[in-house]
Amino acid sequence: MLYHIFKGGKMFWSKSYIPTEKEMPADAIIASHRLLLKGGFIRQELSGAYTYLPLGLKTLAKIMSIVREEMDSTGALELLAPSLASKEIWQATGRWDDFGDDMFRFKDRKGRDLCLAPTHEEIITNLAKRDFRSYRDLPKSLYQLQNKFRDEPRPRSGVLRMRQFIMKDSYSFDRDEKGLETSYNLHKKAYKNIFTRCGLSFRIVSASTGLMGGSDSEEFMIPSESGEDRIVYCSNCSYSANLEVAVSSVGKISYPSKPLEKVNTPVGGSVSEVSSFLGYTQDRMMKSLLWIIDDKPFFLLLCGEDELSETKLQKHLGTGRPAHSDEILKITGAPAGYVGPIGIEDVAVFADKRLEGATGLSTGANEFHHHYINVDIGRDFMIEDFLDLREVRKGQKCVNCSGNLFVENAIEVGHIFKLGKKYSESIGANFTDELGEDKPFVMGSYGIGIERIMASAIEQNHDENGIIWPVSISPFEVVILPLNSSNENVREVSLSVCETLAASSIDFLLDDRDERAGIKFKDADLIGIPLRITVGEKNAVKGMIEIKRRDTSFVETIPLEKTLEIVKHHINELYGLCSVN
RNA sequence: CGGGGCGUAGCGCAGCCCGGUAGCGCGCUUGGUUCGGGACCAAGAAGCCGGAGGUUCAAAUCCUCUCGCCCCGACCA
Repeated sequence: MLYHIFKGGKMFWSKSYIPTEKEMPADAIIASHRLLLKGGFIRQELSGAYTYLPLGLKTLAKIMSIVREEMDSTGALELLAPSLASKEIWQATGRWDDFGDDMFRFKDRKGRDLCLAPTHEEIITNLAKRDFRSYRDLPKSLYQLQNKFRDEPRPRSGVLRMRQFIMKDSYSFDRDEKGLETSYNLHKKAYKNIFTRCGLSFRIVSASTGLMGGSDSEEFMIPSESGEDRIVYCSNCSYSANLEVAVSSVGKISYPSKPLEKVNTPVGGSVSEVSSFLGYTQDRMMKSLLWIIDDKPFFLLLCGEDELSETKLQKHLGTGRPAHSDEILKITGAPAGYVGPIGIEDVAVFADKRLEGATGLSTGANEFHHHYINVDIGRDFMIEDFLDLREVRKGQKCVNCSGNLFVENAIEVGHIFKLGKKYSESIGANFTDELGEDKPFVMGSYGIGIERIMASAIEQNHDENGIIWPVSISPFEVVILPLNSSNENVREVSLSVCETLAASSIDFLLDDRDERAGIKFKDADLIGIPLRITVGEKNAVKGMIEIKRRDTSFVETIPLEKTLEIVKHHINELYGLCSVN
């Protein structure tokens, strides 16, 4: 009521809905989750589903507006498809089954099978099938900002892994691979712009295509301890990849070649226990894993210091599982830890490429407390094939330049795919070329997790006091704190500041609550508005105000007349920090 | 799906082992003093102790079953 001159009340704290908490919410672990809850941006509704309160929604709206600007500038066209989808359209591509329990399914009142769309390739491709008939209609890129639904086995980390979330997804339709290349690169450039403008530091890594299929894909990753993915990058060159697909180069394993010998190893069967008993380094141990794939047993051999990459295994041999202890005993005659491929018939053996030509190793002898030593690959047992099966580890060498590889956690905020004809062919989405022939569209698919941008920005920009928003996605650019609204000078000066900022379309929030200064300062820090203007009694009398930067804590006291000039200076500088150029 | 933890006032928690009819801090309401970094005093309001069943004279507390939430792992554009 103090500043009734401004209509709508959008910028008045007292009239808004910003339920900040004094104590840290118990269930939240990671910074973004804690601060979004504590700052009154979000409230949980269900496991994996949140309500976005005014501050949260405003942040998301700013992110989505950046996304729209960049997508539009590539020539992509926005549309909005339904979340409801029929079983039939998903069966055409086989994904009604492939998605499994991750898809929310139900029946309508007539008993028809429906789902909540976890993604929209099928639906959008079906549109293209209907409406894009000629090569003259191409290329086209369609995008939407949409709620997606996935019944995640374990929603977690606040808004990082949800069951309902907002995704910007786009789909490109081209007449050939060359066109796809262009569409793909347009998206890649737009994505770089989007994440830069959102104030994020990111890496682009090559990735696994997973359920989407297609030939190539790249992920946009935000390095963060809270990330669920791990990425590998070279310290020397531009090589970077998701750990799931990353490769490395390692030296040959070569120890003196001697006659095979069985030795007693009366210790636990782990690589570290046996190697230290034998006085071997761990790379001299050959790890023999017994897996069951399609009901058949396989030996998978790795260097003792390496771990199996299940993603790579799946790509080569299909989905499998480690053998249970009773199966191990039945097949090898020994318990886990003492097994190996030597002397075992009828079990296919695949080895990691690192073991190619390796000599002088030790592995299990299929007898409790016994191992072979002086094992030579290729001499003592047969190998079906050498495959890339190991997970890259920090310190290994880059395959391109021999630089050192590093591994770090990261949040996946974007993923771009070259799909090719997978969807167009199975759905029968064709166009007619100049020769009058029907051809399937060559497609790409491109996703961005909107809430993940919000969370990543916080993970990368916060301190013990709260969020430090990049100005481009902050719910407000400026927060104004009149410290004592009952004081005439404070009111007049604050009002004047509001009028000045409003006239220049600067996005501000006025903390007009009847609260003590300490509470206002704490809350302003918590919700992370980049620029704070404080109007205190002593300064107000002199016609002065105080400006403070949230990021650097830089403070200056300036005369009221210079408000616009100084505010604009700081805001420009802040936008400069997340500017494309 | 395996392992662990938690559901008690709006929020954060204690009480549970050893049953006896519910408590602390913050917040909220009213009054007063304060007023530039989460003030102080006084007086209040507020909880079918997640749900169902059982044991008992008596259950927040013991037993069984359920539902929900979080964390680790598995899984996952």
